[in-house]
Amino acid sequence: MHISRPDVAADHVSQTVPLRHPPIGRGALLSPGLSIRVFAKDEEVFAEGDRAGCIYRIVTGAARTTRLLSDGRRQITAFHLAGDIFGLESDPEHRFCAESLGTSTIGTYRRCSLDTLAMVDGLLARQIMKASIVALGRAQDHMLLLGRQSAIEKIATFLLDLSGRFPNDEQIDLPMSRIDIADHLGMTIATVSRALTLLDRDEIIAIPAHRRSITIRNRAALKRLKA
Amino acid sequence: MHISRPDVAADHVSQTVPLRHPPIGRGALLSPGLSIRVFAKDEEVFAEGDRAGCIYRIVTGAARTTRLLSDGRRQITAFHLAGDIFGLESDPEHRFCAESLGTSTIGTYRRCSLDTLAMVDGLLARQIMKASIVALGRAQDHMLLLGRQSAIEKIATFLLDLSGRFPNDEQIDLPMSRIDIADHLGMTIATVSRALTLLDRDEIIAIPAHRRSITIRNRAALKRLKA
DNA sequence: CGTGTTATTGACTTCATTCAAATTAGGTGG
DNA sequence: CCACCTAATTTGAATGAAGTCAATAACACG
Repeated sequence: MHISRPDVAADHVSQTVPLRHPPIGRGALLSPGLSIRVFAKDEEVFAEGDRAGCIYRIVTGAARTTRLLSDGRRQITAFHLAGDIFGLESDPEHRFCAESLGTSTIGTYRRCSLDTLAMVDGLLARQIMKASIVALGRAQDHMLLLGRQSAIEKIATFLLDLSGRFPNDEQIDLPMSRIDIADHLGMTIATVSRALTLLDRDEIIAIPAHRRSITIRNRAALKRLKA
Repeated sequence: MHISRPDVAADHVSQTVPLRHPPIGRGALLSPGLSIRVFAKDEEVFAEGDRAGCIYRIVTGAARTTRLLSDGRRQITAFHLAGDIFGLESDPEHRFCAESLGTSTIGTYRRCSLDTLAMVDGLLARQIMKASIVALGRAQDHMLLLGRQSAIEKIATFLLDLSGRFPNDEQIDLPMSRIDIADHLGMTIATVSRALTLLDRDEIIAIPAHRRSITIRNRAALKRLKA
């Protein structure tokens, strides 16, 4: 079984920016106790073992949350895009880590211990509840993918899912590397690459030269593959 | 890829029993709007597409929640044992189904729409919040298992996990069939059986004649295998 | 225009699956 | 109590999908 963990290049220094005005649009919710920070590519938002108690929200960019096996095998349990909330934990310590995918800005809401949450702020509590239940539903879908779908089906499902979460439907600008995709879908980069090449050859998707975006050319065919 | 869905034998009629006195012990929580029902083996607690809005709690026995692919491939996203809460949904309709494993008694809490929850009852809301976050953590662990562990590691992890959730630590009375185990761990019954046989031969576990319970003989070895 | 990183592709291997048969357990009726 | 039946589980042999290892190709960046 393979080991894949990209070396974390946390060389860029990130800044903490106290928030004056609540963010605009979807970000306008969840205001009390917020601070926004810029994270560099692959920088840790929080690590396994860190004290939990904050929750995080992507303002711009994207992040991954990761579970690790002792020998380094990695499962990316979710990718988080703009607007997504993550970081919820049942334990006082984080049992998974979160890292920024590219450069991203992420809001942090402090002092959100589970016990005090519901009392402090009804709106906040309901949003977090909603977020955790949505996350649970996604996790269940993903278990089905991991446990029961073939390589090509996994890729088809992944692309459809991502395209639904991006504003522009047919062009997907991948914020993550092939390794990240592999570790999210429970496969290897070789198999990911082969599956993408296959879809490209069958003119179901188009992969431009720089390999970091994908265009869906035949959504119906992709849905058929998804099973 | 295989298809495995046991035919549901819902021949036994189950009864709805209005609750006079709150259940004892851990079941004493979450009282308002509760009714308890007895479910027969393989009987549906709720089906995919049913209107969501109730939550459920195992009083005795066990249940499984299941996601299905269009061709019948099945992923059991979780087994629920006595005390466990399940049935939470982000959508107004259930996107997964739940079935009783053996004969079980399950409490149902009605009219629990997500929006009203937090307001109606602070204690109830916090319990549900807690349950959903615990479920999310379990789901993340399970994604790691499904995506990155080998057959023998999956079985070792599964047995350790189950033994931790049962009162008696070394003897596990399996409430589920091999098919259920396979569909939970993302493998086939043949592979499940082979892995168990292997552990039995190596004297790490003992499988008695009736095959429905397992004794852990060497917990340390099991933990080593878990990786 | 080299250099390092990321992605693709090829050849071979392996682990889990498939298909099938054998075995065992448990329930039913004589 | 035992023979029979059915369903569940185990086991065997062959296949196949994805993995491993390794080489090549394509970018991105200074």
